[in-house]
Amino acid sequence: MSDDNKQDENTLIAERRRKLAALREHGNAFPNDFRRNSLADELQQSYGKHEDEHLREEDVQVKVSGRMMVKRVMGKASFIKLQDRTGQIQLRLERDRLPEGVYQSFKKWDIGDIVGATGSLFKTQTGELTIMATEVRLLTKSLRPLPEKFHGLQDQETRYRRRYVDLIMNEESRSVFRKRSEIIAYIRSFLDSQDYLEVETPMMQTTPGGALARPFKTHHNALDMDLFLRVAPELNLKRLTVGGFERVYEINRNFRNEGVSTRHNPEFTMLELYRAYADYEDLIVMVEALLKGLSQSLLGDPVVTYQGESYDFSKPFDRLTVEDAILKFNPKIDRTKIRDRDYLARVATELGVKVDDSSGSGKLQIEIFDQTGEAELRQPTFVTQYPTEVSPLSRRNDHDPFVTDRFELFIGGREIANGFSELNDPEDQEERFREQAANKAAGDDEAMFFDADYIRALEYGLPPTAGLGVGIDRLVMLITNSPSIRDVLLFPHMRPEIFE
RNA sequence: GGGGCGUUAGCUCAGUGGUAGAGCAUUCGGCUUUUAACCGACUGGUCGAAGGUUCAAAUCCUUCACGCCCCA
Repeated sequence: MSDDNKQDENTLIAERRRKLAALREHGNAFPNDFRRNSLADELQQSYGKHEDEHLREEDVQVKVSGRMMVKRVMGKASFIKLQDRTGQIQLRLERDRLPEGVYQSFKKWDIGDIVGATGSLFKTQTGELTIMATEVRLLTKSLRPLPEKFHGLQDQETRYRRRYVDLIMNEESRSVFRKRSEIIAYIRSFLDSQDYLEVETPMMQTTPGGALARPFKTHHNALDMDLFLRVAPELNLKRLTVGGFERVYEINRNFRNEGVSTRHNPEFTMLELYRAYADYEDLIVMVEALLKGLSQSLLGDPVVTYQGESYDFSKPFDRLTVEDAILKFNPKIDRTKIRDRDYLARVATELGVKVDDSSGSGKLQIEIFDQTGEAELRQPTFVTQYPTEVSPLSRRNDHDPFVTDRFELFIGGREIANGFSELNDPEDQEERFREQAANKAAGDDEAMFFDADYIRALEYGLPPTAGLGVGIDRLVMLITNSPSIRDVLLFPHMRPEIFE
């Protein structure tokens, strides 16, 4: 026994340890020679509708295994239920149909133990498909009691910290993570069918880039150098576009050294894709098609219901420029002064936003929008024309260089996606990096680093390209109707548990 | 960082100043078609931690830890 788990030892665990010790005395307590030939749900599908009489005539012999979730002992006969990855199946154990002594041993087994069994199918009086066991074996002794059978595991903290227990007990939780996997599989097939190439680029970078965010820092001992965990794969993916991979994507983790909340985890999963010879309008069309297909495929309906609100993904989404959004949610703002720095600074201050001396009118516009507009955008809405000042990697609009050809998609008051026509003018990019580096030097932790190699790559020529990022966790929240990002992360970030 | 709520048996939860409780689980006994099986008996607690108020604290106060929600 380690010191770590001594703390929560109790009489229930001690009892099970005694049972395990007894098992060890009678041979291998952890055998690995049982092989099943059937899964619970496959049996339900194949035989669930058969009559009892018919099943007995057929004499269907099956071998199953799983975790014992139900145990009802009635003297010389018992019912148990085993849970495997597909579901549950009931077994009937009768003393006189099992080898000598097996039934007596079984009575000592506990809910939570891993069991293998052989037998033939029949149906009980109430019509439940059941296996009449002729052999049962304890395959793994479980030392820790499971939560109470009816309420399951309710405690949020324990559900996150001991996800394995949550998964054993809560089908809804298992379902969320199966759906998460299906969502990602759908996105891959959607992109693969359009000839996108999936790639992997470094998590550890000497120069972090691709987003305005504070990075995590780490250190490589052998090389004695600091490294950063990536905040985005963007610059590497565009290097690949320069290299001729005209359609690339990556679904992987980003790391941002910021607060934790219902919508933020320090590491989160992002889809980023780049498509040469396309612009942000093409991406808007693509995002609409992706979400519609995803919803239809996963939910069987293009309408997603999230926390009591409905979003119809079969219709084109609303569109609004940043400036129109600001005016819509702040009717008192003077339209003619929407790019007036001093005016915006006053408005921002009135809204309680801390105004930085270095913030220009573009940055102030975004802060006002974040403060007043974002949460109000419930129905799917593309907000477009982001200020150049806050979009250092986006292509300027041909008619209005104050803004870029960029959008963000909001659903339910949350940012789900971000896309733009890429800035492929190396001299403009160099200028923007200089501004970012100056902001960083002035104390802005979220400003970008100057990435000289990225400029060099652009100097070889990045074709006209559009790029998109989609927050996978938030998308999974929407599709699975989960209120917190922690509900869609198997192991959400938590402060360490104290083992005394 | 600020505010609100929470932390009691392995689990789910009662208990707002006067002897720590229930159901499930465990243990023992009974029961050969159960469905949160049932019947009987028993067991199980540093009431998140530390300090304080009080004759007396799970309960009131302070600080801290962890979690949840909202705000920044």
